[in-house]
Amino acid sequence: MNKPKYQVIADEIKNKIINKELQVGSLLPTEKDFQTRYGVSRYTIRQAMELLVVDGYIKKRKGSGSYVSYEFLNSKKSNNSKKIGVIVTYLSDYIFPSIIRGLETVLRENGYSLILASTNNNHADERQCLEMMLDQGIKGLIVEPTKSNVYNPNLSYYSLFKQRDIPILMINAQYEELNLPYIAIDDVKSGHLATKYLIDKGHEDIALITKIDDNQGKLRMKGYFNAFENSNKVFKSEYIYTYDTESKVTVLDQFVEHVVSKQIQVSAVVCYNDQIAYYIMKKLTRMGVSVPGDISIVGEDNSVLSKLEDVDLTTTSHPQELLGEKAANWVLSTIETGKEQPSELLDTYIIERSSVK
Amino acid sequence: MNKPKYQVIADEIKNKIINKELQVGSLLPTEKDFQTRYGVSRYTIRQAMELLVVDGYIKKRKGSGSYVSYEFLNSKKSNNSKKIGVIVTYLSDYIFPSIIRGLETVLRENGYSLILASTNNNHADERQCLEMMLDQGIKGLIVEPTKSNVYNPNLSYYSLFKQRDIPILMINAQYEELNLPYIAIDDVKSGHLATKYLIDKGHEDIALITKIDDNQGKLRMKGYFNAFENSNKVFKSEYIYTYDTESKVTVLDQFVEHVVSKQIQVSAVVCYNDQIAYYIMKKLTRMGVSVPGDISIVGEDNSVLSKLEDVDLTTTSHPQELLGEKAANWVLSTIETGKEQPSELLDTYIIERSSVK
DNA sequence: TTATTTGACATGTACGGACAAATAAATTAA
DNA sequence: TTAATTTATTTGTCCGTACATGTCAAATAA
Repeated sequence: MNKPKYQVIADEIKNKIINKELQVGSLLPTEKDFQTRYGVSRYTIRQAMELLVVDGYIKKRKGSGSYVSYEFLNSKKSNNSKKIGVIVTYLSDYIFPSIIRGLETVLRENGYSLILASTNNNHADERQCLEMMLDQGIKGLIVEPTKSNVYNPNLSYYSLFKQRDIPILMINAQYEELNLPYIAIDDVKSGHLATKYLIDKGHEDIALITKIDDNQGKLRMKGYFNAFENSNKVFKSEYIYTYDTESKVTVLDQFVEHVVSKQIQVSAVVCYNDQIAYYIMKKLTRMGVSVPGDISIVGEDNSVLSKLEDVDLTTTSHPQELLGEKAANWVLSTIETGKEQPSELLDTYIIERSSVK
Repeated sequence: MNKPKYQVIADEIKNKIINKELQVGSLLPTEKDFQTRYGVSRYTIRQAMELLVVDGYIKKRKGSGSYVSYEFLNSKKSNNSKKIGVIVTYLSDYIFPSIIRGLETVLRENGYSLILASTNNNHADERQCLEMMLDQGIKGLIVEPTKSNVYNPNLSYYSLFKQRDIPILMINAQYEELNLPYIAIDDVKSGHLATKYLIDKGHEDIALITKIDDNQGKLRMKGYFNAFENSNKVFKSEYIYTYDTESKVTVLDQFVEHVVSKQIQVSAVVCYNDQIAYYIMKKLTRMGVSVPGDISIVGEDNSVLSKLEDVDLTTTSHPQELLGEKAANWVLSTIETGKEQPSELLDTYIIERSSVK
């Protein structure tokens, strides 16, 4: 697990190059400088720099110094094979298998290969993925953002792709800082529909559980707000539970406990997605709370999970495989025409099942 | 024009490799040996060997030693990027997402990219996949066979990989004609356990629905036979339903109809996998046949599907993600050592749920 | 017999020092 | 002013040492 010092140092310098803190062609600090800066021996610094030399990031000139290489800009491996990179957060869970299936079908039909990588929703892995994609000389990139609503330290990597005229498409969510094209479900509408459905069924005390470290969670929350506004009702802020990847289980368990102990008096809950809804439904029923008898639950995304429990989950639709196909086609036509195709917001509707009273 | 010592030493070793004085795959002298032989410091030796490593002549293994690499033989290392190809039948369905997840994790950790393609269980697509993989210059290939029990017109492609010393690993099943290494679940045991479980519960008239165009189906059928043999019972051949990819739905519907119309009098059925079991269970219950009241059902593979219906399916275990990890490690160590690692049969056990009386 | 532990041995990481060779800037000589 | 020379700086080569960490087989314990 512990990376060696030279690796850490190499990564740090590499980062500075990618972030343009060190300009192409400019002189790097000397080995001696680095030694004192990092408090290591010269040998360690030389090992670190050697890595960068091999990867083509820097060039060394005996007697003169080390320079940021021009080469790293132009794809050194002018590999003309047709490859599209795909980066998602979770590979096996939830709706991604279907999306990937859609992607693969279209790409293979058009003679492109699919290079797949997953970030497990953490930035370190995301960076690893992006570096790999750069290395592979891909022709296009499709990304499901990692923690799209918090500061992302890898943004400079994305600009690197742009510089090289490699089209990038975001799916599901987007990094607001970057203004990249996207294809996603209409999350505001999804949140709106889920909430409106409950309001229409006569519910007034409706809780919301949403994810706050990604953009989708924010948008779906917006839909929740809108639904209340449009029907001239008010929501109570103590009914809103927000979580991030790390606090997920804690928050969910907290919600369940609040319901069981009647600390909050809600008759329904809108869940960020089916996974959350599934978890909540399972916990509640095991603790003697009946669904939809005591509490109604609505999920979002129409994943397989929505039919896993005894009570089928009412949810919003998500054209998973189609989204994959559309994303693949977007990249292919952007490559072909050289013009960035427009973003697209996919429609969604409510799917009535039996988890709402 | 004084060459540095490490350069001289590297050249000398390289020569010996090219002249076959050092056999491919053999262990090189240790660094210490070289030190005394050339009368230089360990650092100099390491520099020399590092050159050979970068050029692909040798591989070093921490704790073990340095070996003459297989790679330097073939591939003019036109493309030195580390890529592993993965071909499966179905991407989004069933147990594959988990397997792929296991693969991706290990590959990315080791700096390899994963190129993914799916055959949809037909030979034309499989061929497309194989051609693409050849084109990409992959370093290793992991394949889930397509229709492993019928003649495969693409076998010559697999020999092509072998010729190029690109290791191939089969997962789940194998092409018997090719004698390729594999990592798979113990299908005979799986079929055996599923059947034995029913026999132990007192069932005598046990049907079998199995797939006949792939190897797994044949092996699981063998397990079914064995279970009867071991308990000194006999099975009736009219209780065995076999299908292939094309006739699947017809055969399944036929079985359901036979049960409903009491054309066959069985108290239980062993299904090739959970997908079949799920389909059968759904059809039967909708036609008024109770599970497990009127008929008991056992699946195999412990997929998500096993918990989709009202009645949870009794099934056999399948370590999906672990299989992916094992497959990835197999390929990586085969590449590294140049020696084909042994095949492996993974264990399975019965998972009791509620679909058996 | 079969796991488990141990220890010798391999490469990996890291430190220190020394001098060589190339470079570039400062200095000196033409 | 220009050319040659010196000098300080920077990277390149090389040495010795120490400990970390992974591997593999032999010894030990179950």
